[in-house]
Amino acid sequence: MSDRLTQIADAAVHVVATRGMRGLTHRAVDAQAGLPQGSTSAYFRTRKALIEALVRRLAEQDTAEVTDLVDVTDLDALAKGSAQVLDSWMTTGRERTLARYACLLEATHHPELRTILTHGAQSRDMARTMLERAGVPDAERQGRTLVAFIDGLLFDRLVGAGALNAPQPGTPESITDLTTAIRTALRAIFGH
Amino acid sequence: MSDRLTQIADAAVHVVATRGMRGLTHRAVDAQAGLPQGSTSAYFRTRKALIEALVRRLAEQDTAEVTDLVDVTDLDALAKGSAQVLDSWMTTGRERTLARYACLLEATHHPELRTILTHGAQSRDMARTMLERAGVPDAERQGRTLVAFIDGLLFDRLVGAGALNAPQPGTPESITDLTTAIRTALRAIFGH
DNA sequence: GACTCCCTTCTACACCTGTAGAAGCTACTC
DNA sequence: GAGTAGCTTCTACAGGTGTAGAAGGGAGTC
Repeated sequence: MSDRLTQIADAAVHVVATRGMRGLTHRAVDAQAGLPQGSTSAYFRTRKALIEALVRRLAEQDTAEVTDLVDVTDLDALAKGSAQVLDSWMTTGRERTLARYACLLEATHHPELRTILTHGAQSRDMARTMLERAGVPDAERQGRTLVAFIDGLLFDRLVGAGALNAPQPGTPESITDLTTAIRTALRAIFGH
Repeated sequence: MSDRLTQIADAAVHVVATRGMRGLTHRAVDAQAGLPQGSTSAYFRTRKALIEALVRRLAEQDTAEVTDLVDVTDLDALAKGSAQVLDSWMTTGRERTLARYACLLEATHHPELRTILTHGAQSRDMARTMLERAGVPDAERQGRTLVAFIDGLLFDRLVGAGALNAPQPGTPESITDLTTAIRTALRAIFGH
């Protein structure tokens, strides 16, 4: 992806995160990217193309973020590591996460955006692998359940009621809080 | 709420669910409600007022849906009951659920919509009560975690990857699938 | 230098949206 | 029947938005 294109896609992510899908207009992206009016429109003639670029950008950044928390023997460490990742998605990665949720919702009525549904495929694969190694039966399904649980935590903290109740993301308290919650989820699946 | 107002609010819910927040325009709601152009605009002069009405309507219908699944002694039954509720939110209540997600996301950058964050307050209260009765320590927080997990399942199935993988909502398979997943969550919290 | 190609910027325009106010209608009061 | 209050429908309009195409500019080739 050329520089300009990435620049525009990133600006689009920012716009969607801060103003919602409704705020995503060619001119808003121009302004956000600090480019002259018409630039976004020139690169992505249609709005659909712009959204697709944005979705691709999100997916791209996702896969770039490869984590390796695969030590099944120490579930406490695993919980802590996951909590840190989750917390980063609520702080430095906040906009990306919000934009992703917006796109996921959009994909509900725009099937061509379904690529974004591969989001978390990595996490799911990792979960499955771990569970298999640990000899948990029905690892595939259990892995998906685990990821759904943990995603539920993220959604709650970021856009749900947890945004009011839970500790401020980025703080040690937040990490601790997330760690215990994730540890609970792991206990559910692994049984200990 | 008068008839017309409810009619408009309901149409607005449908529009948001099917076309997203971006599709929510006065005229679209008119069309959806089968009312002459200008009606929605007359009742809700500003778009903000319309959204607020829509959020209120969602909250209203939520509280109308009082469930009583409070038999802590039988976690299997509890799981099954919850699964049925969850499944109904993905079938008959699908649009409402989607509209709620859209509004939650909107509330992220529009604090005045935060009322919607009280969504699930009932579920959380119920969870807390149950956990207290069962003698689980830190019932408040654990309850919130439990609800976040279960909401995660819902989100996954409805707008996440589960929309592709999980069994078709409304089928017995879906209920079974949800039941085991919820049972897992309960096991995590209750320890058995 | 003239030409060409490609990237970038500008301009145009039909259509959509939010919002306001005027006009019309209905039912009820005197 | 005249009047009136309140709901409902229509119309207007300023601005925003999606999209297309024209204009500009700068590097590379002959």
